[in-house]
Amino acid sequence: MGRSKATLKDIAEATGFSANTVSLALRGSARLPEKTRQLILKEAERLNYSPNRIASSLASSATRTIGLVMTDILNPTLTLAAHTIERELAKAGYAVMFAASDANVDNEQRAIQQFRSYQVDGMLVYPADRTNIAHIQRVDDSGTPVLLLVNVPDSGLDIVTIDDEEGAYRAFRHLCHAGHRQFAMLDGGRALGNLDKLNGALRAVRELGLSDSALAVYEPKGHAPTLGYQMMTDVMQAPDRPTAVFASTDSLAIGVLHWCREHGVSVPNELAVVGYDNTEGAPYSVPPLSTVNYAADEISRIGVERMLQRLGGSADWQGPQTRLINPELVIRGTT
Amino acid sequence: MGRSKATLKDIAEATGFSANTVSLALRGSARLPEKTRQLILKEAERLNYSPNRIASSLASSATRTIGLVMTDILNPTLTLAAHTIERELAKAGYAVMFAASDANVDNEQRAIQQFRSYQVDGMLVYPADRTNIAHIQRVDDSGTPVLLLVNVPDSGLDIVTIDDEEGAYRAFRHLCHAGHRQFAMLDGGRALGNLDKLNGALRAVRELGLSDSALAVYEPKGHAPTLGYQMMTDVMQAPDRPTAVFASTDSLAIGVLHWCREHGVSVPNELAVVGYDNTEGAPYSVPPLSTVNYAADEISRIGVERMLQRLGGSADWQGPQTRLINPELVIRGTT
DNA sequence: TATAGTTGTATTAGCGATAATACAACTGAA
DNA sequence: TTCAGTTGTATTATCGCTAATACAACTATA
Repeated sequence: MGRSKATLKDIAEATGFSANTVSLALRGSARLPEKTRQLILKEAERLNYSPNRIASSLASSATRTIGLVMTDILNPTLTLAAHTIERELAKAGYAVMFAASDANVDNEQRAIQQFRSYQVDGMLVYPADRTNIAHIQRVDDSGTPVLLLVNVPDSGLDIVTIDDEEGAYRAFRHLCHAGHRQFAMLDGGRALGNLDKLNGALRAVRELGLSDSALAVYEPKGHAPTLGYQMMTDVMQAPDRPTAVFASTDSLAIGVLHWCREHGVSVPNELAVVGYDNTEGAPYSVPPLSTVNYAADEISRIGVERMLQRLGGSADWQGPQTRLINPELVIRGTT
Repeated sequence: MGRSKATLKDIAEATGFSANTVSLALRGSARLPEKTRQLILKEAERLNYSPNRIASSLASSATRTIGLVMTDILNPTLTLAAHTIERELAKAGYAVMFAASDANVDNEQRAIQQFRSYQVDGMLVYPADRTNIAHIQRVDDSGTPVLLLVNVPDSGLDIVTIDDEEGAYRAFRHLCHAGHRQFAMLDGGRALGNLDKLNGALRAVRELGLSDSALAVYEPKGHAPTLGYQMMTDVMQAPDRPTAVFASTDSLAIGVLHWCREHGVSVPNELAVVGYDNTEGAPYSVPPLSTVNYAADEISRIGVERMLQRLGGSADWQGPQTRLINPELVIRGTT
């Protein structure tokens, strides 16, 4: 053991071929006869050869690596997306580098800079702040394809994401049909320029002929259950106490349910609750959480597919497009 | 835009210095006067220069990249570990590449091979199967430092992990003190060579003077709540129906609690339940889950620290060590 | 003032692969 | 037969950077 790593040159010397021939053999060139290839392959195996992708990348100026910038890996929905993205890209022979911005633009910029310096072939990004994406656009402009996994209209970038406006709309329409007329919305994403859910909510409320004041909006700083829990004291002390609350993530909703349990507020009778994301735990909350299904696996798959098309120079990729997936409402026991 | 990337040479030409001088300036060499450095730095900025780490890695034969192999990114505990590891390594200027083996040795081998080819400076790994780690040991032998985040005695590798034997012991001791005498254990890790929790459980049971048959062991294939739920029909139909169940992850325990709720089994009166991991959701289950705290952040921090010591050639790293962190029992409402 | 050390910068040689080109030895069609 | 085309392999030139070495011009010391 302890022997230093074998290189193409080592195989070349051992077999008598040139380094280039060895390289060709390992990459399966059609110009080499089967016999030669086998001979080289065998020697490579014997030497426990592992190709040096660093050298290969430098020479070919392609790393077959994609950078994924997320706001928060701990969010189960994003974790699922990351997982699916990794699997899908691996199938195509691409590796993934991850970075978390924690919804902070400086961190995001640093991560992107790092990816640039690692020469990733492309980037998938959940932007930290939709109103501040110039630095992301610059990456795409400078020749590294970028795909956004969040909807930023007129960004000029390729987009694949869930239609959050529609998702929130469906949730609120559902609440409206159930007779609710006074709503609270816990939305941590609003401060970061994500107005889709708010707009969807307002659309539903207005369709009912209600004024916007029927919807009170609260902004927890994050998605942890604790934040949902804490916010509830404000929510329930409001002069127009709501009969339904919409939380922008399931985690927040879990905190809301916990508050209700502790304060003897019966769900869904006294208060209806709807979450967002449909995470693994949603069916197991008490009562089981009604929520909007965020099809992370689906957008991941489509997003990766588009990125690969673009990287492969496929004719199917015809410039930046916005692809919005309609989310479904999952009705369980909290409404 | 669209201009191709600036290189050291471009800066050299623009400033009149040699490429090497530019490289030195950017890396902050002490031999260059401040004036020269500033001049070069300014030009680099003007050209929007981004160092090519691929080229740098090739020349310096160090990538400042660490590979992290996990069994399952979707497991919240591992997600937290991944997150902490990324943060800690980033502080030291290292990037992380992730891979998930899904507890499958072939996948693991493929991931390791990929990391090898990316020339990572070191690897952190949650092995897929503790009884099958020869390929991991080979990596360390061949000169790439490996640190295990799981306890594999006599592996000859550096190890930092939670003492699962002690964790399970504490959970069972707690149950024993509460008067329980017949136990069920749901443990998905056993098939993969993880006997620590089982041993801890048996130690507690034996201390009480009970025979091993007081503990019935079940093996769900994974950690999803559904699996815990499904397994409960078997558990509760056993001739010696248990009064306490220990689940090897909180997720399984959540499924167990759901089963109890649906089948009118009162927790903790009729059945006590203990989970493992203390995930974010544990305090919000109904009843709030008693569980063993898996200090993912702590082992991540220590693990990274040791890896960095080793990579830096620090005298503090004195050969492979096994560092076991004692987990704490968190008693909530299910016991 | 001779000698040695320091300072600021340049030159040269890789790192391990790929890409482009070259070319000898065949093969086949005109 | 002849010339073009194929086949199998070698040569050479990068890729963008770092590391080792070189060296002229100073500065300090004896």
